[in-house]
Amino acid sequence: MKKKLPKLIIILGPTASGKTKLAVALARKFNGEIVSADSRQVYIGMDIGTGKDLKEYGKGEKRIPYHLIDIILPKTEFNVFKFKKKATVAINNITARGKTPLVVGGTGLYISALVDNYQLPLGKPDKKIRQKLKKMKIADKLEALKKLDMMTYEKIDKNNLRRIDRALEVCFNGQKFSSGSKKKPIYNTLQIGLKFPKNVMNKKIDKRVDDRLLEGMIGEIKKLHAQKISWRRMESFGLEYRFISRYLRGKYKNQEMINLLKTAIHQFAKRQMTWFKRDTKIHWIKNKSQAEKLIKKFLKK
RNA sequence: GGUCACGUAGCCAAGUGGUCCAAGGCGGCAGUUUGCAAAACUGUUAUUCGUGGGUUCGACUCCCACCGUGACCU
Repeated sequence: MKKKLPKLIIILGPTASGKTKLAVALARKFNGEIVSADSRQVYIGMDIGTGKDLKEYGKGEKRIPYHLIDIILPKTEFNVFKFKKKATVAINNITARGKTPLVVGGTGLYISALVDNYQLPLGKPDKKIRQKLKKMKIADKLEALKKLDMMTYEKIDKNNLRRIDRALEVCFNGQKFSSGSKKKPIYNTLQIGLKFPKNVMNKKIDKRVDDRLLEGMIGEIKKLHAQKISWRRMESFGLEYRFISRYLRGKYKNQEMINLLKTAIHQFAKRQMTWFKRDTKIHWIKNKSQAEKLIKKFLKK
């Protein structure tokens, strides 16, 4: 006896592929609400640089409700764990209201956490442990990991300090990092992917950078900095914030910054595709009507 | 027209007679990915040093010619 799982539609794709526009149109058609799966759009005050496109959701009665956008202040840390928790709540509420949840975004890890129902190892980021890790040598870290969690030791990138540190953090907390797993899915998901040939993709990205610059992206970042967000923190909010903050500090000339930013986003889009490529369950579509057909069929089942 | 300098991968660039059958960086390509993920990390990318000749046991490295680029001079 298999219980019927709640249905979840996911719209994913690299940056600038038009996910929001498509998702809003689909939400209109299928009585849906949108849950953003984007690690940056959660932040209040970062609109242009994160591409929130809030106008796209419509106004008044026609407005499509969205979730996980503008939910925290820039000083607050966000991560997959929080995402999974909040997204699950949002999705369940939408379903309870008799509406269709549409998860939309380009943060592959977040989407996988939902689709594959990641069981994240316990042990949240711990200041004390991180202090301790800061003082340890890499060789000692690897030695410790070998003792505490052989499985992870064998698998882990030996040069990726960030990953090694997290794994050890979990281990020092008394759990094995390798205990994380994919549990049985809790949603019946339909994943729809948007993609374009690379040269087309890159042109879209370039255009979007130019548009955002005209929309006042630099001003947005100046304003954030005026609100006491350090340059260091600013760099962590994504490519636009990183390159523009460096430009504002005189590290790059204007055109140089624009070129570097565009290239960095091209590379990012490629990384996104590398992530998505692994999931063979994604239906890659060419246009809206293909998406509509897939959803119609999916919702009927 | 003359003088000088330079010409190493898609780009930048080290190397000035023998572990150079050519360092490094960027870009490209491929990939990893379970509490920072627009992050962090990995692999890969020149049978060859502008072209042709010469010197030498041996040349990217020295000599000559040619082509190209730049600067200066007339």
